[in-house]
Amino acid sequence: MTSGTSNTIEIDLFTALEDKGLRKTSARSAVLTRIESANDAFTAEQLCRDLPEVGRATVYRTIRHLVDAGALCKLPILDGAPMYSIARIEHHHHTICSKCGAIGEFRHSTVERVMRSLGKEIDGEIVGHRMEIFIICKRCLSGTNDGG
Amino acid sequence: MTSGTSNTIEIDLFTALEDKGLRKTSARSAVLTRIESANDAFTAEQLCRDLPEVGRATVYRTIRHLVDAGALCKLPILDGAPMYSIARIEHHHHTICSKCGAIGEFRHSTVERVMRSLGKEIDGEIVGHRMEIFIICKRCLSGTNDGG
DNA sequence: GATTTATTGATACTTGATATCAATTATGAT
DNA sequence: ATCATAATTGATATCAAGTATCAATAAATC
Ligand SMILES: [Zn+2]
Ligand SMILES: [Zn+2]
Ligand SMILES: [Zn+2]
Ligand SMILES: [Zn+2]
Repeated sequence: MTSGTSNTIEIDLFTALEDKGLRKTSARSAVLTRIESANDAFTAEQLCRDLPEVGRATVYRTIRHLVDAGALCKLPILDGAPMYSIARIEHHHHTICSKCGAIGEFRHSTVERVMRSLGKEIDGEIVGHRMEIFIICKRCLSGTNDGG
Repeated sequence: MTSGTSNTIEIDLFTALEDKGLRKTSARSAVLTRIESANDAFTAEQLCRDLPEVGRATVYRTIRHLVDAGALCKLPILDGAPMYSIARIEHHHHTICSKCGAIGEFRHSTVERVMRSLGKEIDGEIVGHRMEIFIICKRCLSGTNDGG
């Protein structure tokens, strides 16, 4: 992705907060910049460790705002803290590497079509769904994953 | 399901522990009986509250054993403690009522066929998947849900 | 019933996350 | 630029879910 500077993306997250009527502060900027600069899913605690100059409360609050605004996906991890990733695609699902925990995104129209068709079989009114594919990622398969 | 007494089902959970070479104790019996008697998904803390005579550690340990043995499903709840339900169906997915949190189960062969066909599109080796349908359940739709 | 080994549960602790609230900072008006 | 106002911050306390410890207890086997 080379269209525009790294600022171009950053503005998306700022805009998400702006649209909620939230002020632009240096603490929030630090959080957003950190999220943008690493192009990977993360936990709240990872952000806290990476941003010791920002208070935990602010880190957690900012994440909540972004999830709330739809700018971040919150992904439940069965035996650990939830992970967050930038919501670049409107509606999508995630792959999770069972070895290293790496998160990927995918969209699949057939999946969505089937989910929509599920209404007849389900008792009640469908309001949404969630789906994760567990994989062994390429890096882990090829043994080139150092864990970093 | 009227085949057999309520004991008949209970034996399934006992067998799951037995097969793991675990002893049959009164504390474990209390936990298994509680799980069987209420035919609903539950959290670990709910069990602890319902079984004050059993230590928390034992409750948590027993649940872990059962999940381990495949006798219980552990269902991640995005903003709360995971819920557990008896795994009566081999492979299946869950419905979650967004209003009251009620958990249901379903199987759908088309869903499974599509999931299997997803391999081509996904980077890496698929080892499993998870899926939840969010609904408003009938009780909540009809307004007969008192929250109990 | 004695021996061996698994289990129990009170307690302390860990982790993830939120509540409090005085001090600070952003924003808008003058 | 200064001020007034309201939002934000972050140290701290607290909460919640869950695990580790380990002496006391209870199963299973002989
Ligand atoms: Zn991996
Ligand atoms: Zn979807
Ligand atoms: Zn409901
Ligand atoms: Zn499935």
